[in-house]
Amino acid sequence: MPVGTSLRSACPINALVESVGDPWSLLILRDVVLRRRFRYSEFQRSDEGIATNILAERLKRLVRDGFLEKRADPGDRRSSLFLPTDRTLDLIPLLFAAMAWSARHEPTAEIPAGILEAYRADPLGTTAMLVSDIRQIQEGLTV
Amino acid sequence: MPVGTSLRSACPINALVESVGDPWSLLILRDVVLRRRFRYSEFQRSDEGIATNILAERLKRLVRDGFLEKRADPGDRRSSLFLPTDRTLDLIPLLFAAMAWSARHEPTAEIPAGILEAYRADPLGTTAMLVSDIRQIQEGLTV
DNA sequence: CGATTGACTTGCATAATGCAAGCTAATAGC
DNA sequence: GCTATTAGCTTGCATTATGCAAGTCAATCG
Repeated sequence: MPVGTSLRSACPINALVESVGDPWSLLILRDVVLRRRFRYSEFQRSDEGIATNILAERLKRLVRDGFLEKRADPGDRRSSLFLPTDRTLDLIPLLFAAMAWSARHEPTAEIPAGILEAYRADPLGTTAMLVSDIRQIQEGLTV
Repeated sequence: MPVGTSLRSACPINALVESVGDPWSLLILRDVVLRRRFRYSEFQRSDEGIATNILAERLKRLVRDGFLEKRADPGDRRSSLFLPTDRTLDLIPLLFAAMAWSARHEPTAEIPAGILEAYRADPLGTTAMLVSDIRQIQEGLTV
């Protein structure tokens, strides 16, 4: 949520809903965290088919609200990188909770092989691995 | 989602977003699971202030999509009870992940005392306790 | 140097949400 | 048993969000 805006309530679950509870924000953050996609064109390619105007607006909001940082792409000056902040990386447990729920209750959902089991066996370790992985890619991209 | 409706993608995170990713569904389920509220009027009283038409429509959808079961309230024939199915109870880990995220990243969020610590110390046990608690209340209400 | 790509913006149609009022059956108070 | 209140809605309308198609513009590719 924007810094000066008040939430509908003090409830922590409501806070999350108001932050990333629209139909697209969480999917963009999923792309960033679980698929290592950092560019506008990469988000656009995801299966859900986000409209370009919505994507642009949502990226602005996610930057404004501290979920993403926008940086120049050193490899292509037309492009920018949208890199995750801690605010986003701390959503990893929630993303896995969502995956676990769908694995049980949405028979049509395709669960990426292995990752959910790895998380179940060692949540903190798997999270730490994902984070360090992303940090490493970031270093490679921003040098 | 409605039974015959296809999802935007096969992604499990998208499946959850399409099921309860609107601004209200998850808050209603929070009321049911964490606050033991089962009635229309109780949902209406929550701080977020849901509009009556939205609440009615959302309850219908949550029943249709298998999150809630509607039963007669034995104590008052005007009233109905909206009771959680397993589909809803299995959202407990996600609700706690949301609470934990807000506890860290939303300073204005008020975290209910003790429950998050209890969940951190023993997730499965705390979940089981919540579930058996709700089941017990249900028995008391539906006898 | 012309064609393509990346990252948008603009305009407009449709859908979702929000607000206020009203309505009906059941219950509570007297 | 008559009246007021409550529970659970529905309806109408304004506002906001989302979706779709097209267009812009600078950087890059061939």
